[in-house]
Amino acid sequence: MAAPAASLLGVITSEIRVRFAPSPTGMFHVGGARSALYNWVIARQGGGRFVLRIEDTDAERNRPEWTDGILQALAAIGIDERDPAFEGPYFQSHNADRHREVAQRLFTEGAAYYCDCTREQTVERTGSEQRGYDGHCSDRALAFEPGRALRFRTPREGVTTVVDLVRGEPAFPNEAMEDFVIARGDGSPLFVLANVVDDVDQRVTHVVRGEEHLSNTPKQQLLWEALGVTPPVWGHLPVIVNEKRQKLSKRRDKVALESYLAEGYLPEAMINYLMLLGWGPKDDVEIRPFAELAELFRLEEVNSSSAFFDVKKLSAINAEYIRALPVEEFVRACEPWLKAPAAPWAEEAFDPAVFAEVAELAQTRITVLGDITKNIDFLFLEEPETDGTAWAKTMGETAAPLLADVRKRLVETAWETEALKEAVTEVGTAYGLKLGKAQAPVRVAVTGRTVGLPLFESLQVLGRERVLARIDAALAKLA
RNA sequence: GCCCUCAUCGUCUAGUGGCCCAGGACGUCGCCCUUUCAAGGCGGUAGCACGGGUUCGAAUCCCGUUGGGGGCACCA
Repeated sequence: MAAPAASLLGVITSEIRVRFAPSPTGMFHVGGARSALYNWVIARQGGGRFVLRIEDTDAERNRPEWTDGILQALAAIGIDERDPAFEGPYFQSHNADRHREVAQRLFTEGAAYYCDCTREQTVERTGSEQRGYDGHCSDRALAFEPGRALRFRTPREGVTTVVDLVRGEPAFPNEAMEDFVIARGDGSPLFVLANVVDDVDQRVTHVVRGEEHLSNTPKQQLLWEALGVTPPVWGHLPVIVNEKRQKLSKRRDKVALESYLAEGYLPEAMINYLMLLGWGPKDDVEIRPFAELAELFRLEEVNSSSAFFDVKKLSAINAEYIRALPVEEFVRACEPWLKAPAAPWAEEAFDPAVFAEVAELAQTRITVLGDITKNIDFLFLEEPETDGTAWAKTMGETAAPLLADVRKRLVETAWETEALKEAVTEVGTAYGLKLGKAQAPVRVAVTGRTVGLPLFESLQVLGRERVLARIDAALAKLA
């Protein structure tokens, strides 16, 4: 690949090392998926590496199956741990000793101090719940004792400016920054510290993550500087929001990548959509292979305003990807939904050959692969699942005689779509009905619905015997 | 409350002082095609939040207002 990422390099002259550091939660957030994708693209554009680190400092987060989940989700969107650009996973929890060591060093150098204030005490002194720590222990020269937290000494004046590829150079007044805690009373390191120490040790050059981390950034940058290392290039991506413009949350919104995949959104479509959330190619061509998007993508072109996760657009893209699939691939892609428990029919009732015959007809009619079953269920169910409204709408007074006449014709017509069409057309004409109207009762009798695959092809595949039986059943019901 | 930040059609975006009485895509509406539903084709709808500057000229630059978002833990 050429060197389109040159502008990303900035002051960095060594190898680009972009780190992606999710905290395990048992599901993979679509926002995390977007960050991962952007990180992946940046790493590969610069011929660098994508460094995965699992932020499992919390004991509850330290679950192997959750790490597997992250690896699987990444693999699903094309970020494969076997790729040479992939490095890791590293585990934050494995570096605890190093974190403590650095905390100690910061104390020794005077960059941090111990503090025995309780939350209540500082609130009482400052007279405010909202104001942060007041620096009370800053000059008390306390030594470590269990129960005493280690606080980082922040500058009292000046500003800390962060160089951010998507947001410019946000500046944070130091006076508004409290002396924050970097190690707990039991000596264990906090996230801010652990995160920076690992980034430094892992020679990370680019930190690209969600905007929610922006306020933490000046603190982290101060830590980098205190450790004598040039801070990385930052990039804070706009948050992904719901229709109410709130950050997508696990509680209220559907955010798990896995759940979209499970519904039948194709990974390629998901990747394509995610790349477009907050950024667009200059030539206006939105739907295109990942390789092209990866080549065109520029972190500095990412929008800085929040982006709505629009399932409608995702669906449109997905439908387009589905249609673009060669039929054989489409058939293969549908497999997971064609057997139990996803499928409504008995396992042995399913006939791949029958499905193959109608696959192409179904392909243009579904938005997500999971929709496939309701398009073809009538072929494999003993009885079609009849929709009440559909029945009420189509089974009027003429339905019974018309169905009876159709049945008579179907007993003898050649079992082939054109002939079937002709038969129904002619019966319809006798009733003064156009084919559009005449086919409706037949469709409902045979498939259970008013909408679906082309009727005559469906009848042909179903076979004379079963079609006649279903018409008889409808007739009986109408009598 | 404090800090940061954002603002182009309903949505995602193109646009970095004249090429823009703003382009594309999704949505939506209409028409065509049509055995239903899709798909496909054609067409329409709709936006630079507001107010001040700067400039010959502003969606683009500056200031303010309003509105939105994120963050303010001995969580990650």
